[in-house]
Amino acid sequence: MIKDVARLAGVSHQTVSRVLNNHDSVRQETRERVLRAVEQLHFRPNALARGLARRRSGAIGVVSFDTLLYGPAATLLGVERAARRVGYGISIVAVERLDRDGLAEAVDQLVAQSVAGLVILAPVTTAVAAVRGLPVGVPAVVLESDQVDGLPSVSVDQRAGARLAVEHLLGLGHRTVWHLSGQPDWIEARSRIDGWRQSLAAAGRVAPPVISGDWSAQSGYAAGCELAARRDVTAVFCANDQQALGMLRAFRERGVRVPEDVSVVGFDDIPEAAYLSPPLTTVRQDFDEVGRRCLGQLLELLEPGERPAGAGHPAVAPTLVVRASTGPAPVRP
Amino acid sequence: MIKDVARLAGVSHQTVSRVLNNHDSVRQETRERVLRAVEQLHFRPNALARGLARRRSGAIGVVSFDTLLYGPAATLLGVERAARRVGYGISIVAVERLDRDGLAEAVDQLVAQSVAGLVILAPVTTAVAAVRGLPVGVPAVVLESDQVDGLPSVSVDQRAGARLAVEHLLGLGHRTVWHLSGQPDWIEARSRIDGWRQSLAAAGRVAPPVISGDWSAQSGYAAGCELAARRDVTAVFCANDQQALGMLRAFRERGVRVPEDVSVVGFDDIPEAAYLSPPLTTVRQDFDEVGRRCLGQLLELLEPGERPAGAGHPAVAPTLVVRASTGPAPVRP
DNA sequence: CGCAGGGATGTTATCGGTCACATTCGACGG
DNA sequence: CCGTCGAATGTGACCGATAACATCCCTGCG
Repeated sequence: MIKDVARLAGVSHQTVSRVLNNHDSVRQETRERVLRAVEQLHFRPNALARGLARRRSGAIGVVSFDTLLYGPAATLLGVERAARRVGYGISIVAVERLDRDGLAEAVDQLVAQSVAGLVILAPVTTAVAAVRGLPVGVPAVVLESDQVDGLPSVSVDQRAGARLAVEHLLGLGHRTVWHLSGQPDWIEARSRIDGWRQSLAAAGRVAPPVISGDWSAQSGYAAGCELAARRDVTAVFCANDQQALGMLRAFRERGVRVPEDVSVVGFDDIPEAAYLSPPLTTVRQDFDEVGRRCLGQLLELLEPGERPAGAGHPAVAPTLVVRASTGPAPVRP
Repeated sequence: MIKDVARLAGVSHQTVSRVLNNHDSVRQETRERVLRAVEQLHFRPNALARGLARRRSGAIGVVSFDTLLYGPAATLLGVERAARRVGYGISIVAVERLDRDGLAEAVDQLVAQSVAGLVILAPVTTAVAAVRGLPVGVPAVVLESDQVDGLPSVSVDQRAGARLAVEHLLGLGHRTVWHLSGQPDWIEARSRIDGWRQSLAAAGRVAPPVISGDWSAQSGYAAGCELAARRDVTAVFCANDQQALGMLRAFRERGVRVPEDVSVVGFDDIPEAAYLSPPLTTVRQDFDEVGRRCLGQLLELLEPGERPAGAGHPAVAPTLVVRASTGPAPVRP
């Protein structure tokens, strides 16, 4: 195929290759002639051949999680967007169980495709453990995970997010804040628990027991039913918006008013958050930014010193979005 | 690499290739010897080389839409799952604008990767038009779209879904049903409008004017504000659950009770639907099934007569999930 | 004027597999 | 006993690009 172009342009195939890869040392006029031929034949270099010869394809492999949860999905989209903008394709392998074998299998599969780099979405503890023992052999970045030695990682600063939520609530006069956590084997769930606990401790408050959820609205509802029965609960920090949604439902059903009786804060700022009843105060994560920094880090490894503006700090700062689900602590009877 | 395996097994590289591709006419004993060597060397055939030689990679290209909307995201996941199960990888290109150029670009890019087949998620009218004029040259299936001549397509039967919603509401005694549509240039939005209108017509009811939304909770809220002002509205069919969510919010804010004053039906059955206030009656779409049938159709084209059970009908039937947001029509004052 | 040096281009090997065809060998029928 | 046939395996070309090295030609300098 490249030969057709070469023939039409009256040059060797190698010269065509040079033009396609913006090699210098091609005369301007020749370059134009070649480009014209490319245009005319509607030529697209075969990605497989190119990858084979270069020993590296133009794609970045993403190991992802077989889920529709908002966070992972948004992160994935962020990575895809960022990759697209810097000229990389992405090849996704969604894994059902993020354990040792599943992850190794996924990585193998991607390496067999000669991906240039790897993005590993490792939000659960088993995945982190698996990544630790993995001989990757390809530049890789870990997302939404704990530190894995040797591998750069990018994530939203969950502790900071939790702190925003807690401090907001304490600032409103609540004596303490309850917490409905995410699925316990998720790193983010743990970090939010940590952040919540630390913030309470820093303010000298007693932390109530953690209530364990699983990210679902269902678990938020269940927790809400429990908490509604207690008179001493005035503020709850939910580990994500879906859970908050379920909790709002439980409270309404049981006649607990939000925010008059209990304040609720979520996490994520899903697009619907502003339209719940009441509109949800929540911690916003910028997943696009995560994707961008992730690719920044990866490019640093792939093409050292090429792109100008570097990766930026690997921890993305969340922000608090105050809406109507939080209010002053009720006056004690 | 394959030569290393060949050497270790004491056979020619071609024999190794035969084993890897389950060719017959390899002695059982030889096969085992080769497999042992493969195991021992932890060998993985290079996907690029294989694809290059075969002129067809082991991946299916998916042209998708740069969005986080539940429907497309769920469909994508469904396709990914189905592909994984039949041993294909998927290569996704998310397009920002699904017009002629964007689509052609995406398809080109995927074809340059020698994808075995193409799945085109073409939910908007411009995309359909673009696909029509596209010289694809690769087996392709169109998803969530209108009929495109020549290309098989798979989608949920939107009209049937709308009918379920409308008939449910009429069955509850409502005289007519209002409709908040999705973004007007989406095929699904139009089909739901059609289905809604047809069902009303079939029952001899007058269809109120369509209210145009854009799938977002925000638009549902806006529409809700409008409708809340009218005394003659007793039933609304929203084109998706997000819109319904926004509408519920608007109604609550304005003191319109659901379902006592107005019944609301959504579409999609997002996981949160059961936990809205009130729990949302909605039309459930089985996106996994869409993915499965899509891949069934595609495999039919890729490997004719190989897989046993065929594709199944290309129209997936939605189901109605009745919850608490719908009820008997209020008695007229 | 001859030669070193570097820019522009061409030639050939190579990436890691598969494909098409050649070869070997044992079994079987005439 | 020999020719034929098909199963099992090997050989070399080829997929479509890039990499490494070779070549050519023009310029500048001693």
